[in-house]
Amino acid sequence: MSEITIGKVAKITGCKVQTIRYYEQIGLLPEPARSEGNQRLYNQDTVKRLTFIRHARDLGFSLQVVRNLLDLTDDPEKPCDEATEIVISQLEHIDKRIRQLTSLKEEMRRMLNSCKGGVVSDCRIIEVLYDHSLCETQHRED
Amino acid sequence: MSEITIGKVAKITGCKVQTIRYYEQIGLLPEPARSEGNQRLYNQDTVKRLTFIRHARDLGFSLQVVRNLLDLTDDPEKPCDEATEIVISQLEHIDKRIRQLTSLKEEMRRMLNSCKGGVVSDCRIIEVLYDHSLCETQHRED
DNA sequence: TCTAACATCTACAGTAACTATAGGTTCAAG
DNA sequence: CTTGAACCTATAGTTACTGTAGATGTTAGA
Repeated sequence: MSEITIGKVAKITGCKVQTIRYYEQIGLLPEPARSEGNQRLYNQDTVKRLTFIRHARDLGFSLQVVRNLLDLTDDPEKPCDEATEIVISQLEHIDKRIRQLTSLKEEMRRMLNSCKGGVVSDCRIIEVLYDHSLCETQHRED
Repeated sequence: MSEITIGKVAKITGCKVQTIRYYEQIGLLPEPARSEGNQRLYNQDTVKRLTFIRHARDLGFSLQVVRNLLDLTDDPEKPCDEATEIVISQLEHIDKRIRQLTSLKEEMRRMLNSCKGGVVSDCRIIEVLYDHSLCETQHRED
């Protein structure tokens, strides 16, 4: 017998119990069988599916994208271009975010370096926050 | 007369009109004066304060942190250590996020490289998503 | 066999930080 | 004086969960 309760599934996959119920609710997981006392009973397939979801989420894919990827796996004979495209687009997204964060980091380093201590009214950090033109990087979309 | 309507303020600061009203609602902006017809009228102070908020948000500070920073500016004689601390902690946060994203990027590059095209059932990308142990980086907290 | 502790159930509220909508009023230009 | 843009309030929706209350189910030890 390989039917396991939701708590066990949670432990195996590293998801919380509520999260599993939530995924069921939004249709990412199928409705499982129930015990006589109405408790959910899962099989190995659902564990696999949930592991997939968890992993994709860890890699930063949105639930919508996860949904698309799962749709792909439901049709194993399809060419996998679509999966490749999804990953490429995610990669671009990550790259953009890294570049953005890196320039923010620079900006904040500069803020820190220019603050010599003292009181708030003389604080370079506060001043920079009030006046974007004191920034050297373009983190604003104006 | 330097009293301007909410739409003008939105344009100047780059915030949306609803966002400005939202900031008022959560107490980040003071309740402005009103015209006879009950429309909000802002002065230069609020524009400055909103610019500050916008800029801090652009730099990735949470609204809670923005609130703390604004509290500091309300007391200009305080030493600015607190501002420095806030920026340092934000900087650490950013650093951590960059490292995390960088390792995700590596992982996804590897996924892409190992996929030779073909159908979904043979797709290395899908396989990796199903099986975390195929990953080389540790993006999971197990 | 009973009972205490723990797991599970449903349904709903809350989180961050907005964004969007509906249905109404005010304002400014022509 | 009319028309259309801008404004008003109140409320719901977004993402991806997380937390809670109050009821029921399950299981291990006395």
